[in-house]
Amino acid sequence: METVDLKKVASKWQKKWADKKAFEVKEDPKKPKYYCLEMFPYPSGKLHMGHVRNYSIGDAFVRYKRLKGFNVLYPMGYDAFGLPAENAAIKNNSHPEAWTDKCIGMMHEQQLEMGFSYDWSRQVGTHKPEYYHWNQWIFLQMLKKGLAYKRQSTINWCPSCMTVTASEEVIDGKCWRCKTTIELKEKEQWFLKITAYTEELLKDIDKLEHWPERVRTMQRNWIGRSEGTLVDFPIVDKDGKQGKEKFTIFTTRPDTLWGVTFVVFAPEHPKVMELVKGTKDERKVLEFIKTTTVDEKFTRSEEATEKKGMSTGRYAVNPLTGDKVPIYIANFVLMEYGTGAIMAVPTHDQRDYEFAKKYDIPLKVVITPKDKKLDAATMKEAYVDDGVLVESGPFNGKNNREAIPLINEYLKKQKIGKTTVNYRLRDWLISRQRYWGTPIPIVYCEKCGMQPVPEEQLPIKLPKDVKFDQTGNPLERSKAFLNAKCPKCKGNARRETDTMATFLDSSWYFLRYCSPKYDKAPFDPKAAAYWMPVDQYIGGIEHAILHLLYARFFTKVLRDLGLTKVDEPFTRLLCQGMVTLNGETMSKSKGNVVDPGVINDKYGPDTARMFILFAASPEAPLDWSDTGAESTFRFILKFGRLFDKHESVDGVKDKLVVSKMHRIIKTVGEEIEDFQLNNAIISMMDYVNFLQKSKDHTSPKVFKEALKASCVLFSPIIPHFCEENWEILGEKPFVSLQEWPKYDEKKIDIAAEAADELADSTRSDILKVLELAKISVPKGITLFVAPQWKYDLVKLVKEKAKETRDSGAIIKEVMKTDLKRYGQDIVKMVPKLVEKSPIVVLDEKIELKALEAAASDLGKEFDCAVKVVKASESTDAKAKVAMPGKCAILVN
RNA sequence: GCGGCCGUGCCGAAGCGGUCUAACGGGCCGGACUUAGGAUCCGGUGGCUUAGUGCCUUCGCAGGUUCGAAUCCUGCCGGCCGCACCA
Repeated sequence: METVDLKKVASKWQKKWADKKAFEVKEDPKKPKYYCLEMFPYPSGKLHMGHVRNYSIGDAFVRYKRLKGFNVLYPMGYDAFGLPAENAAIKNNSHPEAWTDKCIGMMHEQQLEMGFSYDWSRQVGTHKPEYYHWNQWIFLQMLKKGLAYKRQSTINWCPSCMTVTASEEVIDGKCWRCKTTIELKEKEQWFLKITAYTEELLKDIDKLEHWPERVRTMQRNWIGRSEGTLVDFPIVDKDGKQGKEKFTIFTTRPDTLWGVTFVVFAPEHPKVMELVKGTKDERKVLEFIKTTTVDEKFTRSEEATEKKGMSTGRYAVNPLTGDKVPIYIANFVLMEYGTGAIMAVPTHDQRDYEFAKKYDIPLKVVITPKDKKLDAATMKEAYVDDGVLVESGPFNGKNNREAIPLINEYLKKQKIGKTTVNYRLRDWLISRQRYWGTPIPIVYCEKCGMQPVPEEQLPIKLPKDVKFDQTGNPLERSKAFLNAKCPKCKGNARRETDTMATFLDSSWYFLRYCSPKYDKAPFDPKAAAYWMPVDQYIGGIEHAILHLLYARFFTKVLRDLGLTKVDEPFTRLLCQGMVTLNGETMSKSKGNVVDPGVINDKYGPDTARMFILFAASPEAPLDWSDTGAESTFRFILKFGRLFDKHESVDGVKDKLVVSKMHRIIKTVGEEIEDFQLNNAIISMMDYVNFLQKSKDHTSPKVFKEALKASCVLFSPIIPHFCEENWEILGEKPFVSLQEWPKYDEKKIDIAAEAADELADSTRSDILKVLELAKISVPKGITLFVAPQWKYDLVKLVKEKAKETRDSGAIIKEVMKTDLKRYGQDIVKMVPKLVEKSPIVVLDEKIELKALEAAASDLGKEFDCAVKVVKASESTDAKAKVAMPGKCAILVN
């Protein structure tokens, strides 16, 4: 047998698509637009299975949308800045740009080989000055609006590499590269004020109804809104009296305020120093602070870390009870959350309980269960459930939950506290002390201080004459880059050497695709108005939080700058599942990576794409299997055999083929629409197998229509081979740009088509029988129904079931007397069936004459509906097997 | 601890109230074609069976709702993922 070289077929069509610019698009107000986007890759140089899966899903969907008549924007680009390129440059003593461009070239090549239908004319690379120009521009707009600012912040500093280290690169407090212990340094850093949009970012999550629930939850958790109360605690003077000094704690449980027996500060809380200054505990406390904040900085927040603390020797006053409570510092209190100081209620918080037991701090019960009394002395753990307030002044006897608003009101009146909303979300630190990123457009003038670079001087380009043979940020060694003129006084100035975090590049790239060559703004607002929002975004779950949050933030900022009208960038989000091998994630270190290139060489891109879409639904994890790929390949060849020349014997199957075709047009469309790509493939397999079996008994004209449909329907999955077969059929290219065929609901159901005009009367026949039968098992009445009608029958019986509530048995009979059971032997079965079942579903293959004969042998005749049977029989006289009608009623 | 997800036949994986012994693919078994293998095609793949498409039993376990449950509800068991000293 002649084998088909699918790889060769693929490159043939890839070339044709490219030559004809088949997938390039422009704005067209007459057509509905569809914007489908995949998360652009970091150009590592090698496409892995995760990419292939991501793009195969997107491409199949996009091709479908295109066939459905949408003007589809489907772009691709490269998230090209970042550490790996710079590290590679250091390692090879080359330049990150050269390395990056090489990687992009390789990756692009592999994407082309997979046949993804991107509009390559819109390709972007974030490392190009034409792109990062607009990072700088956006930064300047944000600076103007106070959304970008600079402040002191702690950085991880590796004294050996002389560079800043990302926290992901700090392993156990040591530099991942040289194993030197990381130091903390205070440095001025640039921040973006994402917190200005906290409320909107949180609120709008509700609008994202087509996002996976878990992503929405993760975003909500990340923003971390919590409503609580700020309460002022006065400090007891060194001489033991309540002084004027106060501090504020944050709590979500003001109902437990009366049970406070100590308060705890974060070690780095500025108040701590003041408190212990000059006391006998000063040295001990300072030492503790150093241990927790410096030595244990990286291990401190690990779950296993022991909860440690110590008394400061000072006291605060519970503002509600006037009790003196000790002030502690402890490693588990975080300066970044709330106010950096908490109140502790050991009786009603498990962590406080453990801490109190460890340091022998007294307990006080303020909430009890309804029917029990709690004794602080004998408690074995904190009572964290709700209950009744006791020893809580004016609130005794109240339910603690219900009391919270009342207590807040009370605190407000007494001027000792107020309600507040606290968020976990912090401002976004974007400074990187690295070369391979967007330079921050700021200069520092000796006279005028910090000055933004005027917009017309943008882009500030990365200097090219930079060596990567030393550690540290090369920008600091580039004189050409460093020396600048002050835009204000024209005097000497020094350029900012920090670059922007790469997450910034990916926060608006989807807007750039709308007008990738536009040079007056980040993007053309008119183009964005046409294309945005992204209708479908596809990518890995690993970006569920940061990337998506930043992109949402940028969209809102750009909206407020008047550049776009959308509030949210991504309408629908799909997170594709992982690709595993034998259940394990593929990784270089495990050495179990399956290279898509190898599969591609062996079986061609269609096979890889189809297998990956077939083996699991898009969101489920996918286990790679070589035998699976092999059998997918064989199936594709089988599909190809449909197009071999052959002679048909007769057209007996025409009707069936047409019916099947209409059905498949409907189901495959629905399945792709729903991202059930695996099911769409199953439907196609079923269709192909069916056509293969029917080909000898289908007239050429009908069969060709069926084949044409198969090419269009299958083209989203295996586009190259469908193009090839389309050509074999003698059709003009491209199948990829055809129209998705229309289906006719009536043609799906052969019986319905055959006896269309009789439908109503048949329906009434069934009803008549059901009426006669009164839904209970009738004696002497048998209803014969064609299988296609079973659904309608079930529907009817269901309707009846609502009224009578006892039709379970009859439905069961309908189901059980299914055609499959009786097959050809139905005639023999007639006497039995009449005996047992009020309703019998007939096979298509039943010979009606025989059936009639069998019935008459029994001394029964067909009632009215016999006509129906005959009518449909006559429509297909040639058929060896008679087409059944709707129903036949046998009456005694 | 909080939040989300999932347990289906030998395996992967559909189904998400009645067309369910449960799609599709793999594997395995058998048959046809072949000198043989491969490929291709056909059939089988829960149990019992007087062999009649007859009976019974299965979708993690146990209950419940329903005329009817793999599908809905509750509880339990088992697995996965995200967040988390968050006050």
